[in-house]
Amino acid sequence: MSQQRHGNTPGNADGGRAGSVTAFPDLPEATIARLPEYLRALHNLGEAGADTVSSEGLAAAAGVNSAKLRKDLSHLGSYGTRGVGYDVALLIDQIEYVLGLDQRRAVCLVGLGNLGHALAGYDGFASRGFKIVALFDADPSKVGEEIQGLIVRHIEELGRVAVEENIAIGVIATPAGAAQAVADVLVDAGVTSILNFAPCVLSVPSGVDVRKVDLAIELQILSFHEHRKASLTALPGGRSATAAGNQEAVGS
Amino acid sequence: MSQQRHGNTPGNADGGRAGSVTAFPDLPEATIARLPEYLRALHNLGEAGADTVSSEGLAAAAGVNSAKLRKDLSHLGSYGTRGVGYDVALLIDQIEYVLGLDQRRAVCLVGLGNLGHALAGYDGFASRGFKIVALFDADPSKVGEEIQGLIVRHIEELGRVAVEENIAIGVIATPAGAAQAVADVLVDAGVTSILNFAPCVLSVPSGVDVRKVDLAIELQILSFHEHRKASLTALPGGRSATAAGNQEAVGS
DNA sequence: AGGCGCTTGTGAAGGCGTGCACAAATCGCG
DNA sequence: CGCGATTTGTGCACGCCTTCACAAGCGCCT
Repeated sequence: MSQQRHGNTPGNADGGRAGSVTAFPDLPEATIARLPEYLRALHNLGEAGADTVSSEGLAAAAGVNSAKLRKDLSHLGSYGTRGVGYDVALLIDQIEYVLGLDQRRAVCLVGLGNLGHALAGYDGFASRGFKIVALFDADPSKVGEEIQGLIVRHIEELGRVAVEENIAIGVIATPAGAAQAVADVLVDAGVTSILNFAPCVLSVPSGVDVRKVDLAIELQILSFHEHRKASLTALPGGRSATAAGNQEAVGS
Repeated sequence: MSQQRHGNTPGNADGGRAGSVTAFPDLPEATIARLPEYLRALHNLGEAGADTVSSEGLAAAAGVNSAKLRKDLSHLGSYGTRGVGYDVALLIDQIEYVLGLDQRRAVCLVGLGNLGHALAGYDGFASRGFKIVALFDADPSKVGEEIQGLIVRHIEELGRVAVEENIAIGVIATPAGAAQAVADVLVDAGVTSILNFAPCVLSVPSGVDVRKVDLAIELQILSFHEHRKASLTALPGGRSATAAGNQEAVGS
């Protein structure tokens, strides 16, 4: 990781960030993971008619600490006004730019089982900067099926289509046994980002990013906390009748 | 502070850790989030016929560093044998116990749109310690529908059913606008763990755990990396991505 | 015009997690 | 029985992230 810190003077903070900004100030990974949440909160606020929002208000809407939010945003530059807050529209533009959402990204989806069908129909993708442009499956009985206006193609076509449609992001929703082979095909086709829903570890060349979502793992983590809570309430005499005292949003 | 390793000597490791173990050594959150991954890898290894596995081997199967794996496991106690490795079956039992998976947990699912249908049919839940015992929706046209052998009930029945079936975990797969109301109903019904697929922040009383899975956010994070990679390759520096193969997983 | 209240941006401190490197422990073999 | 090979368990140092607290900056009101 020889990531060179390159001087991010707040000087360029004004509106003119048209294409000239070379690379990115290396944002902390933790910050990047929160930017989408801020973005969603900002869109909500914007639709509610807010022109500006304070760090406190935005932090509440995004479910984080306000100091953390300010520090996160400060990494992008100075887009707030002291004494006033942040301009909602401006901040939306800035975050969308940083996340690369100003260009609608083409996504392909591999595996149209139960989950794949749901993902193909999930309108949260389209409404937040992504467009599913192709569906693939290895099962001949599924090929040809029309889902949400797209025809399911055989996975052998993936390489050709990926190039034609300039697909950079692939979503894997196959069973675990097929996932690695699919990943290999995706990588060969030039895909450099993969979202993996299959419960397995993918091996990919460096330069390819993989994010994994495992629904069962999330439940197992909750199960642990259930287990812990149960063993705690069993011990002290006072079975905490109602913990509903203080409202605290327990974020992830 | 006084992180006293509580005398969980390897002697009783086999069967004799019935419910009497007081509480849990407070495992680091990061460790907890990885335990399910270890568990999955162990099951794979076990089915492949392995009796024991080294930290190196298990780490590779789980996609993590071996030192990290050893430290994680050391938090549970000493369940390995130096010079040999870890007993697969024993470690499976131990992790399942810690995660509270020795008892099959009852889960209810609220919201049977596109995603809800997929979740209801996802066999990864049943195969990994969970059982969906009830489905709810607010839409009368969906109530009565049979999915995977379960009848969709109206959400007003949630309170009664949750108590009857002893449901501790609820999954929210509704639109964002309905999620908070559903969460309130779940909490009132005694549910203390919530897995939220709706793109919004939930406010719940302390003592209730919420984990959030937002599919679009995952894509947006990938989009950022795409954006960054694109702006790097545009530079004449010609450093072709040397980043080590990194497998990022959702969490925190 | 000047002061006052509000909010951002940030230096500093502390905590948490990671990875290295090695001592301790166990097994197999001569 | 002792020795070497192997692997676990862990002390330690380092870096990242979070949180606090406050100076700097901005707008509004008088």
